[in-house]
Amino acid sequence: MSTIRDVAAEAGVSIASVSKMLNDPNYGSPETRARVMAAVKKLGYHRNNIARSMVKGKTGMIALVIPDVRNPFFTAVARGVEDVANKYDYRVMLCNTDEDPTKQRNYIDVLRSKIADGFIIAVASEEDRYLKRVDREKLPFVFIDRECPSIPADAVVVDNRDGAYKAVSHLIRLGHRRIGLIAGKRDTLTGRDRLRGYLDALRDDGLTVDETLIRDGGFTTEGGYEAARSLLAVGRGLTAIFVSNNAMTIGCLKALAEARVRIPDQIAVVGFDDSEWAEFFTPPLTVIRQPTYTMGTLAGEILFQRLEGSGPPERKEIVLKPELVVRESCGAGQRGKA
Amino acid sequence: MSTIRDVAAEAGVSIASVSKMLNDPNYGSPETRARVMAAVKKLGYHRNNIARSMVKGKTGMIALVIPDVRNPFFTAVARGVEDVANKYDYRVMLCNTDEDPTKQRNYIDVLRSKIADGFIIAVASEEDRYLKRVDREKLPFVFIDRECPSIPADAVVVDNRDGAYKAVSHLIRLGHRRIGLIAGKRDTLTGRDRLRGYLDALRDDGLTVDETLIRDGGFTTEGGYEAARSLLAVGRGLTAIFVSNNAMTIGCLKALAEARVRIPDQIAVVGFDDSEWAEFFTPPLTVIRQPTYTMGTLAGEILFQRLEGSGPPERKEIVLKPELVVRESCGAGQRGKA
DNA sequence: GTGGATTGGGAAAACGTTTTACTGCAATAC
DNA sequence: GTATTGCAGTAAAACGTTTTCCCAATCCAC
Repeated sequence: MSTIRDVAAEAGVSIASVSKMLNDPNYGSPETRARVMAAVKKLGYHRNNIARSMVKGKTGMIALVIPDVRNPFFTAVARGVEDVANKYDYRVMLCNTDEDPTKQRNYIDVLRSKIADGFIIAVASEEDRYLKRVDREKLPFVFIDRECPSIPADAVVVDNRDGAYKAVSHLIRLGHRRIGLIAGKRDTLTGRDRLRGYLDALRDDGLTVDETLIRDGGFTTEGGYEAARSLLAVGRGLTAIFVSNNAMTIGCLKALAEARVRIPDQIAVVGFDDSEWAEFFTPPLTVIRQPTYTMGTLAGEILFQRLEGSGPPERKEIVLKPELVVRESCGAGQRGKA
Repeated sequence: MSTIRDVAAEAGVSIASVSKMLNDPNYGSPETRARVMAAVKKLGYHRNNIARSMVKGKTGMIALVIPDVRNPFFTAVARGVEDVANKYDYRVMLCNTDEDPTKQRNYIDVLRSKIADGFIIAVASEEDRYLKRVDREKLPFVFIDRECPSIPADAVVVDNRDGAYKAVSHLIRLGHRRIGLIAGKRDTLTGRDRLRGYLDALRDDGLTVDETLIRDGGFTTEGGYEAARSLLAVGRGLTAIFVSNNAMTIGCLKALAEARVRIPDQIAVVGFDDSEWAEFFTPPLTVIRQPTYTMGTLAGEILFQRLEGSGPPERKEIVLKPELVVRESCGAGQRGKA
């Protein structure tokens, strides 16, 4: 591998000149520039970015720390992050934690050793004592999707309560009175907020909350399946179900299909999280759509503002509103968006 | 940010000693070691990995260059790659090319500048003159999913012809005689191989190929939709369709649903690529499943063998066999796997 | 023609590690 | 008692850039 030193020797100039010409298109006389460029081409020289990073104190890399890129939500986020990174001529490193605090801690350790200039993180646990210790001045980071209440860092999140509220009020508006809920994990803010949205919507419309219509599905497909079966078994007078995430929606749909329940005639369904295939299910799914890709780009933009030192000194929190996408599983027909 | 120099000063030893103690748990006397560790803790020292990379000539990073992580196929591959990278204490950098040769070229340029120790790539174009120029001795790479015939690098691919062959023979075995094909892009090896599998299966069973039953869908959802509509319109006697990838399958399903065609009674469907939701469609989809995650881990293992200098000097090519997953859309009922 | 600004070019320091070669010193082997 | 080995510890080189400071030459304005 040839170095800048080789190029300088080949062209008969100093390494300083080579460096300057490579970085500043206006530097140097046409003749020397030509000689240098010829040498670069002849030797097949490529700048060593590691050396450059060392002197610049910047790596040109950010990290994205998420539970699992296979979750379509995070897949889209990842793509958003990479696209804005590209815009700023940055690279992105992918870190899956599997919701495991130890894995997350290991990755944060790696990041602290100056391997990236900053990171975007969807925390595995809301209480991370280790994360609390990273100095945001030296290694900026921004929360995405989930926040740590005790750490005042920038954040891009979605209003989960509002999403659930929209879904449930929509069902109420369609005449449903006994609406089941397949809830997520109660130990996550996301799960609690979506539960709260459900409760608030019911109360605001003067409906009483029936605890027997609420089931925990743990955010997993199997959990959603079991919860739906249970609702079917004991939920008397049930005419609709709101499911708190995409995995559980799949499980719920499976249970309804097995029980030969027709959607939406017998039971209407609204899910949280849109996906590529939701539109093509029979019937097409009515869902709450989160602006996933946009969340990624916004988080990226905030991070790059920090890296450039521009932007306000105070903490920035962006709360995005999810959107109700009306298709057919709610029984509203194709009346467009609400 | 404190450096090893600060630690050495604080502990009253040389920087060489600090370095050795940090890297070799057996080095040094217990007393000095204690002093050094105390200094590390007191100063909150973290090793600067950039500096380390420079002297070691290794970055501890590999890159994954793929068209788009949002394609579930590549999502799973990415996860496989990261998991094995972790095993070798490596990090992975994500590079989406959007099938754009220019983007791919830019990323390769970045990689050539010693930012990663090697990479795994699903090429945007089979003929990449630029890729041909990267020296595999200096910067090892392995192909995944797609190969460049002109570049003799390691590769992990799937036997696409075999997959299509299995799908189509399965339909023939079920009694279908007029089987439609929604083909992929002919300018990709993948697309051509799947077409070949379709043709071979037909011929091997003594059926004649009817060109009017073959449509191009360009590997996109819209393309699959249009292709299916066209087949429905002019494909006389059509009783089954084989669709060459997941996106086109979604489009095909939409077209069939709109035309009120019952699956599998009126038309049986087999798709290429399994997914999380294929099982939960009504009817559940019969598909050809590719070992996506495994492809990622295998490609990773090969790459790390190269990086370690172990493994055979000759080119390594792994060809995985896809698997037929029989559900209900083919009309075979739940008879298990073939 | 002189003073001041601009420009091409170079020497050397700096970035923060690891590694090599070396010095003592203590323990071991004969 | 001497030669040998092994270990703790150090100084300094090396990794490949960018950047600062400097010199010399050219250009321009007056």
